[in-house]
Amino acid sequence: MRLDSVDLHIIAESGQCFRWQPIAEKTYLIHRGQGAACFEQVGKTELICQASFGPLGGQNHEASWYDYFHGDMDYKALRDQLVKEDSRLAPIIDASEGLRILKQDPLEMIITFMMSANNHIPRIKQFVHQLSKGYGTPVGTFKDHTLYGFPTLEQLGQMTEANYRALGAGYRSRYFESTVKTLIASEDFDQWHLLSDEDLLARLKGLMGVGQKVAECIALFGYGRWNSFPVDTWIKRIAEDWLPQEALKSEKLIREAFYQRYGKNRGLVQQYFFYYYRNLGGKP
DNA sequence: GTCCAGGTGGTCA
DNA sequence: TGACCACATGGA
Repeated sequence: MRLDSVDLHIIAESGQCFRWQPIAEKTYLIHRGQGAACFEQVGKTELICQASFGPLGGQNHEASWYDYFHGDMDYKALRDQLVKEDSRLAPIIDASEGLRILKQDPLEMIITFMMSANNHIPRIKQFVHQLSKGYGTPVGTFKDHTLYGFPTLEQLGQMTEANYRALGAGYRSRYFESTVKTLIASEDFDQWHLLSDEDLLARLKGLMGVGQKVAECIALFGYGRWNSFPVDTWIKRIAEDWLPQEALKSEKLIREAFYQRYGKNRGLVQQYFFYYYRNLGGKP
């Protein structure tokens, strides 16, 4: 698969995916909803698919994984446009070349980012791995690794609050049980991708354990809504150096200021910020 | 022991 | 609405 620019390591460390596992140099085992694959990066633009499993393992798997990586996006044009909007972004964007936003499974994003609230990334990864291993369906094996699909809504519906607690979900356990029930009862959950940005966020925020920030993460990574701009602890810190003093008074003001500052692809800016400051130790 | 983590729900003014 | 606070858990 050829992409205009891709760096698997940067994507893996960008805090959007929690079921990527490095198994060799520039090679990752990638779980995605009910599917999984092994990709090796060659150069800066090519991914070799060593194996593909699950519903995506059939004849259309290439197109489906291409879609997962938003292969149709012209990142050079996106980066140029963002620097044009704000030249101060240039060094941050340059340092993150190969970062891409993934199009992930909505249900997996809901559960994963509910778990992310007031939590550490390594613990989030551990939780989703154990959840998939314990309650998902095995989809194949690759080099001694058994691959698991993320639990379906039906499988999650079989779980109790105690099951989540045993996986280390802590006080969030009752939120999971509640939200899964809500989704099962909603009947139109599989149509949410058709909703307007505003309606989608409203539906997401109606779920127990999903507030503004988590809803925007789900919209960005699960529904391809690149105009989302999740304000987390990192963005709050970064804001101190990027926004005027009067915009720092509340989370709401910070979000509104960034919304105004950047356009329809502000979600990508947010990812560049997150990666640059968290992983490269960039000082705001 | 204390602080923190890709925050949210509940309460009270 | 907005300002607090409690919340499970485990690593630094």
